[in-house]
Amino acid sequence: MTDFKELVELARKISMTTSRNEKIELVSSFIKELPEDEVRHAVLFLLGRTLPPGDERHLDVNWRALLSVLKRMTGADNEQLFKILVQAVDIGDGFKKALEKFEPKRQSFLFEQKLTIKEVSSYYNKIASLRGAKSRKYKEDLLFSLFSLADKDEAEFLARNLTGEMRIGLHEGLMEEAIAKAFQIPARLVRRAVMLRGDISEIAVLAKRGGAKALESIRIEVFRPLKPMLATDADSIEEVLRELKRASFEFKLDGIRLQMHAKGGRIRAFTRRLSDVTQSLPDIVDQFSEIFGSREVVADGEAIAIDPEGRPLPFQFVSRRLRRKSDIARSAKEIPLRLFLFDILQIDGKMLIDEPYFRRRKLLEDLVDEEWLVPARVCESEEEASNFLKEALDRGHEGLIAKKLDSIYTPGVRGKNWFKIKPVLATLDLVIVAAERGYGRRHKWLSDYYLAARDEETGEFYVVGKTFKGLTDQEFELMTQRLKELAYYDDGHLVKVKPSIVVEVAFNEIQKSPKYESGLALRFARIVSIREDKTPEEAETIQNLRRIYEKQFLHKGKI
DNA sequence: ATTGCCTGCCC
DNA sequence: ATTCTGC
DNA sequence: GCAGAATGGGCAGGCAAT
Repeated sequence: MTDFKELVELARKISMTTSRNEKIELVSSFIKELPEDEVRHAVLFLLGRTLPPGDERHLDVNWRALLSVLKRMTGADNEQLFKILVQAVDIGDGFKKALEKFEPKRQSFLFEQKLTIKEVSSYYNKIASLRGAKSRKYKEDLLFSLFSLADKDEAEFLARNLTGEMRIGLHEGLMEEAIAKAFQIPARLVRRAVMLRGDISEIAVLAKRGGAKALESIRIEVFRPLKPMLATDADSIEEVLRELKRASFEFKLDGIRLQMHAKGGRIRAFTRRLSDVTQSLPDIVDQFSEIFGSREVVADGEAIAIDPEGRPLPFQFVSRRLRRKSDIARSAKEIPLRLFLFDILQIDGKMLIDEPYFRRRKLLEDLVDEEWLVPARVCESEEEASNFLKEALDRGHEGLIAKKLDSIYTPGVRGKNWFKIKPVLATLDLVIVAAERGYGRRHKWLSDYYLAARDEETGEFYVVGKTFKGLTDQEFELMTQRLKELAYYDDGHLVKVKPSIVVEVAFNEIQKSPKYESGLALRFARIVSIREDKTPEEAETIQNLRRIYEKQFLHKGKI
């Protein structure tokens, strides 16, 4: 049984060095010595996770729950804790500082106990298993008792772990190398195994138990999802063609990425983060069954909502279908989804991810009726591809994905084989009316800005979104100073300012907002420039935003 | 029974 | 999701 | 060039408070 303290100490050492090799060495020598049944937890914890992927439960513990435990331990009131936390760099730092400042109350135990790795895991398990009335309270009771067993450093680690914010500069890539080193396995073999399984903690155990041999025998298993392959952003078709010369361009649909698995008549649907959403999507299951019957297959695609004319509905609608547990049938009728496939990873036991894209696509076209496929076209001229992009946009889709014809399917990798191309939309000049203090590396700045549009009738400003994106560190520094001068309210976290600074904001879509008084919200807002030349009176009006919102339905469906 | 808050997870 | 930054 | 950090809107579910 390894003390939890040792893992905490390891994390401290990892965070102290910026050398990747040193980090790898530290982790590798640690997990090499660890008993087999502790390896999995150690790997998960170091990566900021609690339960292994595939465990459909979750802790339901985050900031708020931690705060209430901290309150219980310190006896401090909200104001005192707020003061400490608002000045802290992050939650781990805040926890540590609060525990240093107030002598913490602890649950007393019959016997002197030391926290072990397994024990922490068992606490997480218990917390994840609690459901029903008063479960929140019981979860907090368990957290209280867990934190009672922890010293300040362990508490800091736990707080970071529970919020998934380890900040020790150890990512999965380094962990793979550490596993490789610890058990003397080629790193590419470890990487490959992680790709096929989508769970590094399981690979660590297999590596320890069976070495290279165990990893070599790993295959795609139906009903165990792989991480989906991802696309890199591209600015233009030209940029993509310069890189690839010739590529397959596919419509980029604005829906939900689904990895479909089927075998023996059973069908499952997994999301991008590998959660099983089959229950809420009976129509998608029916479609997949229609497409493949009872064949064994793993395929990749996107589900979107469509109106009776076949036009795509805004993402907001699709989103209503996901994870729904009540009224599934009614909801499926109101917002019918449709599956569009674009890749096939396995069929009848034959793994296809190492086949080049064009072969996988060809196979898919041979197997599946065109109506189920994402439209695709191979282009080598900019004109050709631009026309295809225009067609995608005219039909209400988001843009294109360009794919290298001879590329293999690399699960979980965002590489230079797939590119996403989204058109640049007109920007809006909006006014900053408030800001929030940042967190972590931005904790000294005001880094999250409330963006408002003017009502041309009343002259009032209405918030239509927030953003923290687009400024450089240097600009944050300057903006923070300017905003502080304009402040008329400051509680240490939220700062309200006189409307004065105008920023040019890019966005992808205007959505209906249940949250903002304006009734509208920007999707993916980011600042592209600071409009020193504009006054708030010259900023965008809420009336115009409404017009833009309506215009979106020229191409998109409505229900 | 309704509303509000938190969490996790889609994008 | 998007952006900037550090390695 | 890649991964991580910081954080957006909005959805459903599930519990707590009213």
